[in-house]
Amino acid sequence: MKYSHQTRILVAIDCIVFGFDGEKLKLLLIQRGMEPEKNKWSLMGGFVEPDKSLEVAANVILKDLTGLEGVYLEQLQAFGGINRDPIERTVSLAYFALIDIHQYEKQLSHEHHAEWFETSKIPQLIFDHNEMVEMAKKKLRYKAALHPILFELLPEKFTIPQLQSLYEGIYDSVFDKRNFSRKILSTGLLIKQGDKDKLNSKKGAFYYILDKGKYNANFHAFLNLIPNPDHLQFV
Amino acid sequence: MKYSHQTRILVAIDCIVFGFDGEKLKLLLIQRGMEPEKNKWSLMGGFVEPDKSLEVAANVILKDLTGLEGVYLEQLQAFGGINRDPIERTVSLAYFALIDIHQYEKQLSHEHHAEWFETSKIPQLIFDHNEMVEMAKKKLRYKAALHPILFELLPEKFTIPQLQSLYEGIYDSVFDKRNFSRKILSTGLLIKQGDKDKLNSKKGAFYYILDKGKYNANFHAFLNLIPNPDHLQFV
DNA sequence: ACAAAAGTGTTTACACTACACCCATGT
DNA sequence: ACATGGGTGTAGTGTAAACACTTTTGT
Repeated sequence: MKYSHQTRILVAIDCIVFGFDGEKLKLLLIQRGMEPEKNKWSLMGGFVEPDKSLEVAANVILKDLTGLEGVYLEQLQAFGGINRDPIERTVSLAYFALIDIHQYEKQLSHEHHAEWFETSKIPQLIFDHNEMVEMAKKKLRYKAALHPILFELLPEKFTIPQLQSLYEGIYDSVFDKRNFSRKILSTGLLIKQGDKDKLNSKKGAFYYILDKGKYNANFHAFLNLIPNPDHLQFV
Repeated sequence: MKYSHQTRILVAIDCIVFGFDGEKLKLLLIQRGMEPEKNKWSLMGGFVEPDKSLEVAANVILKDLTGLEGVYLEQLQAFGGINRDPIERTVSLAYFALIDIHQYEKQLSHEHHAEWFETSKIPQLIFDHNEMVEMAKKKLRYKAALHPILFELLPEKFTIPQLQSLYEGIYDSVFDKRNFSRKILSTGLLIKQGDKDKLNSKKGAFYYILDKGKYNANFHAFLNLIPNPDHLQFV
């Protein structure tokens, strides 16, 4: 039994993958493999197949096009303008992912010419993908101001100066390091390690790891992670 | 030209309509007009037609089933489990709406047996609609803690005690009225009127209206609208 | 006169900000 | 020895919470 007289529509998923390499926030793009707009830069996209839930479809598309697996993936928004794909009406569900670039460096397949772009230097993308990326950037900034989501972008062991430079990159601001470290440590989410990262300074900075239990338990609590949030542009 | 070898899928929209009648937060439901599950309680839903964008489709569906037009409507989430509709695979985009029940009382059509239910007494709904409602309630609580969204549920003129009882209903809590009124007034969003509402008390409470300009300009700023947000359960 | 809800002010604790110096180490 | 980035403390300010009494008016 089926619903008769109803029009079925193509349903696609597009993944916006943010990565951090210790220096800058970057965006993963591939060269589109099919017409139209073949070889133009594009998000990782594909169609939802009948036997796959949205979650599964999103993970499979990401895996197939980039090799990435087991990363943080969250639904962003449905995009459904009538002519967003010139070939045929397609409703696209945008997802965004957060990864530590170095950790997934080996897993990342270059079969589809996946490349990292600085988020401030994103080329023209196909369809409405630039709009999706802008929305994802805003959502990331919004969410990161309240929840400790940016840890998804860091390696297991990281230093507070690394963390701060991540926040500073995302908000394109400079924060006071004394206040920043006090605020971050006061969340109780970080566990200090005995060893230091000596790559970025002579003195070396202590490594920290995330307290996974507290992270999961407190993820939805409101934290005040950035100074003067009202002065920043989010949405 | 079309994408060949791809499966097209039914795309539906389901609208979660919250309303406030001055006393309680309520949810609008209708009795489903078609098989399967005919006559069971359901959200307002329909299929996305090929010539309608998602925004348009959501508004049309809401209008057709309830008569409501021009209300606050926001995309919530895509639901895409394989068997969420037993008849045929359907991806549903959930939207939620906020209205003042009295203001739309006359506009509300009862053609489809639309009825208001207290949000704490929601019957069993078809498919995954109960899950959608739960998510919408959480999102509303989350968003209302940070942004002045609840004004969408109030009439043009309202009193601070009314506003407080709305917040108290949504968070199932009791707030200190001195702190509440100070906090709300300090947002600068309210304009005091000369007249009073004398229905709910002998002394009467001054009416306020929303400063629309400031409301639109400040909507995305972070406001601290409820006490001790960290102690409340959101998500 | 009394009941019922509106309205208002103060004190206290905590959180955020601004700000400057010492520390450890590699060169 | 010096340059570089890491790490820490304090004072001042502002914001949020706890708390109780007076006002108005309908009955």
